[in-house]
Amino acid sequence: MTRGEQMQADILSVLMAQDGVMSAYDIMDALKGSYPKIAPPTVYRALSALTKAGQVHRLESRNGYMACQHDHAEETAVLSICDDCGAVEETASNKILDDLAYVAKKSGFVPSRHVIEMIGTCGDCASAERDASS
Amino acid sequence: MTRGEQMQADILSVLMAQDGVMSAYDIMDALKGSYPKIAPPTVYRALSALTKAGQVHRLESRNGYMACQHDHAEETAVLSICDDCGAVEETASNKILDDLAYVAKKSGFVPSRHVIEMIGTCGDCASAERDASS
DNA sequence: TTGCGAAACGTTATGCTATAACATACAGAC
DNA sequence: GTCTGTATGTTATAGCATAACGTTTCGCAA
Ligand SMILES: [Zn+2]
Ligand SMILES: [Zn+2]
Ligand SMILES: [Zn+2]
Ligand SMILES: [Zn+2]
Repeated sequence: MTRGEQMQADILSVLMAQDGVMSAYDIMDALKGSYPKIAPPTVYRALSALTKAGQVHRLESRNGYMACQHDHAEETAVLSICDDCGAVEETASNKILDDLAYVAKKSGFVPSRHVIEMIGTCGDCASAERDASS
Repeated sequence: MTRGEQMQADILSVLMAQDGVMSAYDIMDALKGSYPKIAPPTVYRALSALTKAGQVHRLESRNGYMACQHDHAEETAVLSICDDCGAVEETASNKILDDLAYVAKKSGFVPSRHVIEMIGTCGDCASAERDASS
């Protein structure tokens, strides 16, 4: 395992130990134990590699990162982000990909990457709210 | 027209005079003529109101803003962002909204906002590239 | 017309996110 | 052991966004 792979594996395990979103600086703090001198560029470089490899997703609406939950082959996932608890659920949807491909084709757009995020309240928090207000 | 509406109208016209994405600081610079003492909070407050009203869209993958091209009733749009020229095309797609609603329903997620962005090369830039390489 | 109060703007300061540019250290090939 | 490419460390800075509080504006009511 090269140095690069080691750093990426460490970051991935930090992310997997967390249910929700982490910022790059959160990750950096979590790595301060094993890498006392770690600095932002190192984290961003590793995140960039992990993201390109599909093992980590960047949440554009949050400037945050999460471990992929799926080993999915397609690059694209639907990310449902809970505003209350921060949990993220990842869903694959070929239907949406097809629809987007159709939209792109109509105007000659050639997509290289998709961002599909839903922001709202997860099922758990939604039912907790219902219970509280009943 | 109240002060707030004036500021929002000015920001909107700055955005509409631009084909592509602008950062909040770009907008602020463009307003320095009419508002010499303008500062970030003012711009962000107005952008927040405009975004809520659906007249401006925030491009999450770019930390940027654009004027809505559609007067669309639905809150949600598909934004196709060209990496080469910065142009953004806005498309409405009820099909995608339905698909997302289905995804959400399956897990009890209650969405309040959607982010749907395609990053890639627009039709114009794509054909320009083809011409150049032929 | 004057005074009040809400809303919006200005000011100051700061925090978070991300990258540029260059130096150093590491690991594997030879 | 040296060479060499790659990754990390270091320093600095750019870019995005908001907190907290003071000041201005302006409609409205007395
Ligand atoms: Zn995934
Ligand atoms: Zn939740
Ligand atoms: Zn729109
Ligand atoms: Zn283009």
